[in-house]
Amino acid sequence: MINNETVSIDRIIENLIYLHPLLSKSLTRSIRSKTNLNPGSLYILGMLSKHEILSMSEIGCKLSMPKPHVTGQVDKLITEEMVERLFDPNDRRIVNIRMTEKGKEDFKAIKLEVSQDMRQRIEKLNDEKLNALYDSTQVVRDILSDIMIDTKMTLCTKI
Amino acid sequence: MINNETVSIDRIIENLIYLHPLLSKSLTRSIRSKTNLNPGSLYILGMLSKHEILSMSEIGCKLSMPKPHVTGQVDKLITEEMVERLFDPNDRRIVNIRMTEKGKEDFKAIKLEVSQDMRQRIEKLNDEKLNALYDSTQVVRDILSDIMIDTKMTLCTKI
DNA sequence: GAAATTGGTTACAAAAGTATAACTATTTAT
DNA sequence: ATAAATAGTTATACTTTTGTAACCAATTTC
Repeated sequence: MINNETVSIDRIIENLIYLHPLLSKSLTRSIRSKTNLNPGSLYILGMLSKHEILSMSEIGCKLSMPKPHVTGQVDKLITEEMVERLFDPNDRRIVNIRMTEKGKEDFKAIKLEVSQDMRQRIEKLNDEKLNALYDSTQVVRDILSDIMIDTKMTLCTKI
Repeated sequence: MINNETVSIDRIIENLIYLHPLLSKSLTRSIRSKTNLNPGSLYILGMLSKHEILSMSEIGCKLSMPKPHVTGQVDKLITEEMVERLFDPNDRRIVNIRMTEKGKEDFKAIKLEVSQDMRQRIEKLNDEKLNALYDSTQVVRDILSDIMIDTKMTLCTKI
């Protein structure tokens, strides 16, 4: 399908660069208008809903947030009772974060709220395009989440 | 492949929500560190490289930027001589924006700079995954750019 | 031709994210 | 046991983006 690797990588990157503001448009704006959370704390919830438990540093690492920002966002989520701190008995420096049941429910509702505009647009797609979008977003997500996230914490210590 | 539409739409949206900070991570950070442009003005260049000529309002509409912000970002791009204003003879209120030759060259170089980290990660993929990512980003881009952008300007007058 | 609308700019305030340094508490290394 | 490194918080300054309102010039409407 592709005969020149460099060209295809350029194109992939161009696609991703183009995609980014498109997502921002739909998501960030409605997060702002429809919730009392910052986009940043929503991303933290997204990560937590995938990884169950993450330390403060891991959150900052995976989302590329500066540590002080993570602290602030998590504080907000805690006052909303959407996440809780778990102190690690093995290493008492580490603060692990986990979603509460309330957090999970709220997050589900928020996702529905936030994506309403996008949902309405996606719903208008015909089955063929819907399936294509489903498959493709899955592939992009899987591959990108694999290569973009530094699982080795050593790479993230500076953040 | 999918038998329940609602479920698949949920999943699509979840994928997109998850994808967003992943792209931010790689792109926004390096835009900041490697260029003297804001992410916002880079997105404007991205739109211009696809649409050739756009009015100020159209830019704000497609990127969901408030009009005053568009003015500021375009001003920056003009002082960098990367875009130029074209006054519309048919409607002298309209200010059309187009990339200069310098802008096109610079943008190409900036994209290369900005995506270096991402490029290195993508390069490590095997051919199969590379092809999958190529195809999928293309599909996501095509479909999303189709449904997310309000071509009817009437929907954007308030921005 | 007067009134309303539209495209764009200016000015200003507020929100969100980023960057840095200093600091505490804990753990690891020597 | 002391020194160095790590996890996290606090404080602060800064950049980027968002949101409003007021305004001008050009166009459209009636």
